[in-house]
Amino acid sequence: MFQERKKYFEARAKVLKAMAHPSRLFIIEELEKGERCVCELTEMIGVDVSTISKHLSTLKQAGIVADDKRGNQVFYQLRVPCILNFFGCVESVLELQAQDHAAVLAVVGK
Amino acid sequence: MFQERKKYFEARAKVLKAMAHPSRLFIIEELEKGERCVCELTEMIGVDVSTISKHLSTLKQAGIVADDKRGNQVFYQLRVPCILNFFGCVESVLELQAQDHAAVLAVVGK
DNA sequence: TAAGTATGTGGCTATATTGCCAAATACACA
DNA sequence: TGTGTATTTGGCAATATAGCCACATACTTA
Repeated sequence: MFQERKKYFEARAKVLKAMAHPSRLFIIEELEKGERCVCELTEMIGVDVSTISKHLSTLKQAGIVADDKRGNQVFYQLRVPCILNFFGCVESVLELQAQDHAAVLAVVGK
Repeated sequence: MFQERKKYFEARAKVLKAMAHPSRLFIIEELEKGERCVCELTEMIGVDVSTISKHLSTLKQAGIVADDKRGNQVFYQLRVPCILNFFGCVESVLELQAQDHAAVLAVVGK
């Protein structure tokens, strides 16, 4: 039931896992607007360049972004535009969470 | 640029992280068909019940599933139907990966 | 070639995740 | 109440992840 399709689920999980980090989500959202070099992303996120480089490597390995070396710098771009659609759904989950939270507060009488 | 919206990205990442596991993806796909009890999912996946229970707890905490205790057993169901759409996109990523792989093999001359 | 800038990699520590077992809890039914 | 079934929780060991620093590499330009 699961074992036969295990490989499939592992492959899908790997892609989702690559997205499941705040900085990497930011990178994805930023790349939707257009390509960005490592230095730009580093500047925007505000952590060590090496950390950003590793995040980009993770995204690249998952097939989500592609890199293009031009001169001194490396530009990254989204390979999969549909990634956009993800956010709408994640948003619905977050809205439900907010509703739950509100409901709890109501019960507590706050 | 990132710091101001950090909370947003963290919340989104949490939802994606909850999905980013082979067994949990299987559970989601299975729940699309209808509610399932813990024992059914355990049977299908083939790992310890306690492990499945924790996976379900993860999904519940992320707001992805809801539980309904009836008699002896607990039934889980999807709260967010749109989760379906995710898979289509993840699939495109995997297809690109496959193309890459084929391209590499072609270069190597296999 | 030398110096400077942009990226990537190796290594380390702190922290998180996974999955098992054992034990606790909840419910059904005799 | 006692027994069996379903589920959750606590604890543990193995493994993975994140982010920093230091260093290596690649390219540009003087």
